[in-house]
Amino acid sequence: MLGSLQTKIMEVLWKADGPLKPAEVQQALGEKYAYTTVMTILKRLSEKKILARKMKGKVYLYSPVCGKNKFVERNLKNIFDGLVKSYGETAIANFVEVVKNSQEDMGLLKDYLKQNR
Amino acid sequence: MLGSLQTKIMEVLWKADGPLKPAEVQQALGEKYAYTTVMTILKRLSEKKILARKMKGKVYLYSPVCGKNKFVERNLKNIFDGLVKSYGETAIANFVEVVKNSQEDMGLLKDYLKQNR
DNA sequence: AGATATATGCTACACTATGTAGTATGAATA
DNA sequence: TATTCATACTACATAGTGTAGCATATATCT
Repeated sequence: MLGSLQTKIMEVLWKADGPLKPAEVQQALGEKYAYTTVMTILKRLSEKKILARKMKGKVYLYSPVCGKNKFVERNLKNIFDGLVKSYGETAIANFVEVVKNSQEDMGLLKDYLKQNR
Repeated sequence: MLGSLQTKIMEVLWKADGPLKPAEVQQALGEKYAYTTVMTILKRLSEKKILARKMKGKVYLYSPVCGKNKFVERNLKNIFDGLVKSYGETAIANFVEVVKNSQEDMGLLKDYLKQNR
């Protein structure tokens, strides 16, 4: 859903204490991207309502609309919901197939299932 | 992963008895798309190794490289694997959250889990 | 104060994926 | 033989993402 650079930038914003300006985000990324590149991604993320931006003086400050957990959960639910709706039992079977590869994940799945009895 | 028209066309090919030529696919879609549109999608799917094509006389015949079940399962596993690898427990928890919405799905999940004890 | 450097936001370009169809060509038919 | 028709190639439009150029406004230095 998010591109690779978009993800990197979101990580920076999620870890930050408050709203950041583009230059701060660029710096946090290790100066590996042109300032304008960072700018563009920030603007697009705000257009998609994933970031909020407010003009402070003459600079836009960006901050996440919701925390990383919330964001990830919302996306995971969307994806899972779509897959279960589309593929039903097949989706469930293959999810178990994947989880089965790890004993630890298997344990977690069973636990979550117990809680929802 | 596949676009909407791509999906429709794959459904036609999966239901077909053998390799089809573009005109037959077009017809199966109800003549709602230009012949050339169908052609393009078929060619692209074969470039992506999802369809095989072989020249028969002067027409390309297209057929799925693998059955729908195999295809869907491979894709589901890829997606689930990526999500579990990336988000671990969070992925598992949210999958349960989604399945929880349907009593029937819940039953299926428990059954599949029992089989893998 | 005037000239130069710097930071910033807008805009533009490149690439990929997808949906859509025009066009030229070669075979079949009247 | 002339004409129609099916087909493969190519082209165009749109959307998403990564990349950066450019013009402008601010700060700095002499």
